[in-house]
Amino acid sequence: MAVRYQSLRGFSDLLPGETELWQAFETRARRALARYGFREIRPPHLEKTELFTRSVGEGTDIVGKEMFTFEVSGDSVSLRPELTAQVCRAYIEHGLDRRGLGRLYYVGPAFRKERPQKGRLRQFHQVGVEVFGESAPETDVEVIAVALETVAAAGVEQPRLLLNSIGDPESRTAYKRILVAALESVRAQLCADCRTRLERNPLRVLDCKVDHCRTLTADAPRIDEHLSDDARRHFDAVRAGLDRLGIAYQVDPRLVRGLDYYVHTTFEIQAEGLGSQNTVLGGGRYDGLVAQLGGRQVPGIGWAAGIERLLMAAGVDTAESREVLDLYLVTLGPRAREGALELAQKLRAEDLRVGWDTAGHGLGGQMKRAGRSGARYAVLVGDDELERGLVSVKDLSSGEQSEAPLEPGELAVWLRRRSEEQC
RNA sequence: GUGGGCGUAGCUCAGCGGUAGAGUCCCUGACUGUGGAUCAGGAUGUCGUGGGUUCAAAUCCCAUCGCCCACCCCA
Repeated sequence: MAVRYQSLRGFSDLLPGETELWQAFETRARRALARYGFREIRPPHLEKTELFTRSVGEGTDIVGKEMFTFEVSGDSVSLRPELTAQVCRAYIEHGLDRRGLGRLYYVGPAFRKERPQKGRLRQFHQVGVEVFGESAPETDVEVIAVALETVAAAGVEQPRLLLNSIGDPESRTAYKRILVAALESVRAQLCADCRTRLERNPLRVLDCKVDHCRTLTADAPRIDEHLSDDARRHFDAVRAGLDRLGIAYQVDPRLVRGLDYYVHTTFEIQAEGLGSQNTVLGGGRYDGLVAQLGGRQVPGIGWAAGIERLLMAAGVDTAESREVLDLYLVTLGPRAREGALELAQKLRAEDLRVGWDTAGHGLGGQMKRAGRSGARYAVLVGDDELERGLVSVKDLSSGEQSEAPLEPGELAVWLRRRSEEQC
């Protein structure tokens, strides 16, 4: 382990075995997203810092202390700590509203300078969606539905959907005042963190984990009792829609998102087995954001999920035993050995994944390598086979052996037919 | 950012002042007509890094880097 260089704290390598799991997840997730009409967008990793401070919020921890920020030609730039602001920027910049591109998704890394922990890296990966220009509650329902499908695509069992409404900006501001006033009497007894939250982001006092604080705030006024009529109607319609689709959820009046731009519907999906980082997906509506960033008054809603967390929650181990080659070529005798390079190439031209022993070990050694290579079949070529125009094909998991044509095109057909028979 | 645990072979880990170990993996052979078994041989480490204490440090002390866990925050 005395390695001269190691990756930076909180930055990690994804190795073969894991990459295949990620690819499989991404393929399933993209399919699900496509079914809802989402198209992929890939914003750059670096962006002007101001975009994030404006959108995520000056007072949030993400902006306050977790961004990787530096200077480029006199501009303050940052590695993106999340993608929503960027997608909004791109939406405005390229006039995507006029091109009918209102449903967008992304897959990629984000960066936050936090202390690493299980399910929390400094470079982590998110898959997320943004919908622009749709304000109806049905949209909220669809966005939540596709969120659940994405979580399912990772193989997470028994996800828990938590739902809340934090109202429109007016009811939210009004509620904040009511909440602060109500907690004034117990202020001194709250934990230190909650006392600062009371100043900076009072809603967050409600989801403090300290038991003592929870008891103190148990009877605090609830946001769902202070929604405007519009907000109330919207939330009821979202719930009705979820009910109609048979989607189970739990209303949690204490569910508050940490980013400033959220309004109305907020939601979160939690999974078991992740310790304290059990939130696997989070999102909500952000109707004012596009306008705030200089665009027209366009409603928006979206969510983001942590891919590392999703895969961890699904509890799939690295796919070590995965089949990575279709066949391993085993040669016997100098004639077959000489033809191996060319034969392998011809088989690859038939779109087969082929391995062979370039080092030229004996039969035993080659079979050993065939077994380890993760190939489905060992294809044996010797003098005998060459003469008869045949190869011996051994199924490496069952041990069954049979003969097949030597000619690459015919062999490819033979192997495919055989694989299908067995599936 | 705060608190705690841990860094020894590619991997999992034992050793905890006195010559660096096990299992596994890897390599070679038995093996030029058959791999996963068995047998025989072999390779591998600045004991995370830097400093200190000591006749002697993987072992004790300090610092530092990284990992893990909790807080915080969030996906």
